[in-house]
Amino acid sequence: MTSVDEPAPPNGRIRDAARTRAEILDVATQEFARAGYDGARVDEIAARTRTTKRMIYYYFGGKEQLFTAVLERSYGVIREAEQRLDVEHLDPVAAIRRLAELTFDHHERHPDFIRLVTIENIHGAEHIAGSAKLAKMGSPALDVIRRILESGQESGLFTADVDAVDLHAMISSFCFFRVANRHTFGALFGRDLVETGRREHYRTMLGDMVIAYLTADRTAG
Amino acid sequence: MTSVDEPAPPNGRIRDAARTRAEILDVATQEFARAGYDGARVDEIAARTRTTKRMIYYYFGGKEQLFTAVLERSYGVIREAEQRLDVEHLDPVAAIRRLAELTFDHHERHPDFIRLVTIENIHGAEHIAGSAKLAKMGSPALDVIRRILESGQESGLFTADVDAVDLHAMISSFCFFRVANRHTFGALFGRDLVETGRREHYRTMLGDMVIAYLTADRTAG
DNA sequence: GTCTATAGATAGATAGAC
DNA sequence: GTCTATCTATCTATAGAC
Repeated sequence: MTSVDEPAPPNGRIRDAARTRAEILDVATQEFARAGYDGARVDEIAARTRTTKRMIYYYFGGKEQLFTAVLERSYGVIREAEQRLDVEHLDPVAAIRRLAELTFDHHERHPDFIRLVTIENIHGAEHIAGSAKLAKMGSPALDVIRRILESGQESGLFTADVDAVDLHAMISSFCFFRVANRHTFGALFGRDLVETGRREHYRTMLGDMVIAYLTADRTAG
Repeated sequence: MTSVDEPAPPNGRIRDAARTRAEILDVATQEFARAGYDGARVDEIAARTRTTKRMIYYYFGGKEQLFTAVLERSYGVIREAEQRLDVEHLDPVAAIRRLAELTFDHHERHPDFIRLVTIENIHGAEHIAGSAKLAKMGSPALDVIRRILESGQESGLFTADVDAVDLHAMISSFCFFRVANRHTFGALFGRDLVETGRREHYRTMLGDMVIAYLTADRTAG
C-alpha cells in the first residue's frame, strides 16, 4: 500500500485505493451532472480518470451504485456546511437571515449538487431510498431552524404559523430554483438568475422575503 | 382524408393525421416525463400508441424534434391558462394572490409539465433555444404582474423594490420546487409536499409570503 | 400512410491474463 | 489492482413492400 502523499507512479496510473475512488467520484459527479443518469457514460467517466472502466466496476459495482456514491458524497458536503453554522449568538431575525444565506451560497457554489438532486428527483429518489448512509445523515439545518423558530415565536417576534420543515422548503425553493431552472428561465424571460452582478440582489431578496413572511403583522388585513 | 369526428377504423389503427400526431404527443409526454430524455424509449412510445415507430419519424423527424414538440405543447397549456386570467377588477393584493394561486394550481395539476421543464434544464434549454414557436410565445403572466405591480407601487401599498420578472421567479420557485423536488424532499425530511391534505396550507403560505414581502414595513428594522 | 425487418452504432458489464 | 478484448443487449433510425 502506497502512502497518501506519495505521487502517482511515472506511468500515470494510480496505486492508491482511496485516491482512485476519490478521482472516480470527482469525474463521475461532473459527468452525471452534465448529462443526467441515462445520458452519462461509464466509458466517458473512465476515460477522464487515470484509471480504467474495469476499476469502476471493481470499486463501485456498477453505474447505479456509482451514482448513489456520488449523491452520498454531495449531500455530505452540504450537511457538513450546515453543521459548521453557528447562529447561537444572533437574534432570531439575523439568525434566520444567516441560515438562508448559507443555503443560498452553497447552492450557488455547487451547481453540480443541484443537478444531481434534480436528476435524483426524475428517478423518484430511488437511490436515496436505497442508501442507509443518506437515511442516517439527518439535517443539521432543520435542527437550527427549529431552535430559531422557537425563540422567535416565544418572543412574539415571529407571527407566522410555520414549522421548521416548511420554512426549510420555502428557503430551499428560492435557492434551488434560481440555479436549477436557470436555463429555461433565461431562455424564456431573458434574465440570467445566476449572473454575478445580480447575486447580492437575490441574496437580499431571499432574506427580505423570509423575514417579511415570519414577522408580518397578522392583526391587520 | 377522414373527417375529425370519424371514429378510428375497426382494425384499431388511425387514419387521421391530426389525431395520430396528438396521440403520439400524449404518450411521448408521459414517457419523457417518466424517464427523462435519454431514459425515454421511442419503441416504448410507439408501443403505447395505436400507430408505429415509423410514424413517429414520419411526423416528427426524430426523438429530438419529438421532445421539442412535447415541450411546445406543454408550455402552450400554461400560457393559455395565464391568458384566461382576469384580475382587472381586483385590488393589487387580491390580484397578486390570485395570480400566485393560478401558478400554484397549474403546477400541482401538471406534474408532467414540471418534469419536462426539469429535464429541459438538465439539457441546458437547448430545445427551447431552437424553437421559434417557444420564442414568440411570450408570457402573459409577466404582463399581468407588471400591471399589478405598477398599480400597487403607485398607491404606496407595495413597498418592495422588485420587478415583474423577479416576482415571477419568486412565485414560480415555491410552486415548482414543491412538485419537482417532492421525492428527494420526502425521502430526506419525511414530508410529502404534494399530499392533498396539505394543499390549502401551502397555497395560503405562498400567498402570505408574497404579500408579506411586497407590503412589508420598510421604515422600521 | 402503414407495416415488417433490419441496419448501424453504442451502451453496460465481464472474462481472464498479468 | 490493472489491463485489453469482447459479450450481449438495446437503442435510434431507416429501407422497402404494400
